[in-house]
Amino acid sequence: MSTDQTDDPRFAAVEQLEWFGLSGYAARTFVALASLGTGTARAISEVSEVPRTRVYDAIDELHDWGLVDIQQSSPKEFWAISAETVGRTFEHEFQQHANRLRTALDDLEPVDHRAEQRGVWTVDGETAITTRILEFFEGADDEIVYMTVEELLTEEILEGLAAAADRGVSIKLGGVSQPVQDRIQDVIPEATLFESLWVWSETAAGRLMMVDGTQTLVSARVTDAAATPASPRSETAIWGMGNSNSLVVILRAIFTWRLEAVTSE
Amino acid sequence: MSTDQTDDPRFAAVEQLEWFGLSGYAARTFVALASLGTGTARAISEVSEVPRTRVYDAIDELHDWGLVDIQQSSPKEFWAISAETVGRTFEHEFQQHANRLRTALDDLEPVDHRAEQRGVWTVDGETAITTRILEFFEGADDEIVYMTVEELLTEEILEGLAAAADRGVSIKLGGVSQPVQDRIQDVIPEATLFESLWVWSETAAGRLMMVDGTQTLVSARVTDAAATPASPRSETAIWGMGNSNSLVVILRAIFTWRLEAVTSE
DNA sequence: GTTTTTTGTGATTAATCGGGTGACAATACT
DNA sequence: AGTATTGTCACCCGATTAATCACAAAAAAC
Repeated sequence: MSTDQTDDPRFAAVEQLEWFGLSGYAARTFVALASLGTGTARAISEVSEVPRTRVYDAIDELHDWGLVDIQQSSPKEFWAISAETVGRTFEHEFQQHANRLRTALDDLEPVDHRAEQRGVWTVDGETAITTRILEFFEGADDEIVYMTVEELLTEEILEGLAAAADRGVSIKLGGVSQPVQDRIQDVIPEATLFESLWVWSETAAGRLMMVDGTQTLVSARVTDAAATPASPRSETAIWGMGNSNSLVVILRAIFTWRLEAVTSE
Repeated sequence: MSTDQTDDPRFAAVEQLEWFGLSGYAARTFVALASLGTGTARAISEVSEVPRTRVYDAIDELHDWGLVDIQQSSPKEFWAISAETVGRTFEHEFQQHANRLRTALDDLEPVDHRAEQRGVWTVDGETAITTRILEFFEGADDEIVYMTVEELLTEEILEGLAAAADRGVSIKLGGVSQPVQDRIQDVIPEATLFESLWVWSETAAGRLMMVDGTQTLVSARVTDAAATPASPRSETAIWGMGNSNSLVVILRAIFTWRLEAVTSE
């Protein structure tokens, strides 16, 4: 009827606040207060459906985060900071922790990441896969072969490719339609474009990558019900590294063979 | 002896990962794996002291976040992404949620924040107070009077003042020593500087703000044991808004009186 | 000034979640 | 074959959070 839809801004806001680590009560209290601007425990309880007696705890929590100010009167009144300021507060907090994390990890990680030989690894989720691909692109010295369905050829990926091209890496890109090809020639003029190497199976289309002939990744898109906090597990990928790596060997064979066929036509 | 110090990078990394919402096991597992680069459940369990049987759950959690890739062999092997990439992953995730939160709050917040009349509000914690002050600075049209102990005159605050000055707001700044005054004249030449209006009580020194003669804030620093997630509750402040607001009335009286005395000397 | 309502605090219970341990079948090693 | 390792499950415990209630202090109404 009135508030059962999932695209209700109130619901969305609560969801996000909880993601940032607030308790459910605190989140709902803040949202209520934000739409009131100012209010007493009773008023908040009425619009948020948080038990009145627990509004006080919720407010304490919010006050500790600096999201709510308190007026010491009776009845107490509460005041929510602006949406703008909420963003800034979390940003602050986030940067703080991100920096500490980064330096801590740097301090303990004396590992060469570019060395694996045996083994095929799996990654799930579109964002995680994209991240991994970008990482490979950054390490590319010589050549990138990349084949993808168009929906997955995002701005991010294009930037990664362009950056590599600027470093002098040769780009071979396939699987995109004519209109998109034109656009790419514009952004990365150095890139070689080729038609799909084979008929991309319609249903499970994904992407296919080879860097410097030694690192390869293949992904397929799947329909999966289970959604996780970080990733909408809709794509799944495997990758391998090193000259003798089995996945690398196979894909290199295919790519080399088909690419020669295509580019020499 | 070996690992009981709080500045151990491993400990710090675990702490931060937990802040981002990972379980303790997942955090310790990741740190162990990060320093190994690659490893089996057993190896991880040995260096992280996570029960071996629980390493698998932890890895699942990390895999969902896209922080760890899995090799489907027996024994399974796990692979941690680089420190650099961890940062990027969380950044992504964070921006996602921050944006959703911001738009959701904007969608429901039709509140004029510049309107309160009665009431004196309290804020605790240096960061929260600074945030509030910057908010006031941004809304300033005419004049900012700001008096502070030097430790609290941060870069942020100076930027806020400079931005206001650029908008044509007149700045009156007090309570800082000669060397710092020189620096300020450099950054904000338009600012009027004045000596402390009165002897700033040594112990409970803090800050004192008035914007456009209608918004005021006073803070004092306190020694408090209770530290909160967001803020090291070391400073506490009250603020009020509106012409008839009691705090405003009092501070305006003081400021006007003393400022005239000082600036006309 | 007394009654009645409202307000703030604290205690209590139930449910959920993460930490910790062990049983056990499947798998690899000898 | 027999032994050791590995991965999955199920269980228990303690901490946290949601949810309700009891009650004293404070306002408001009479």
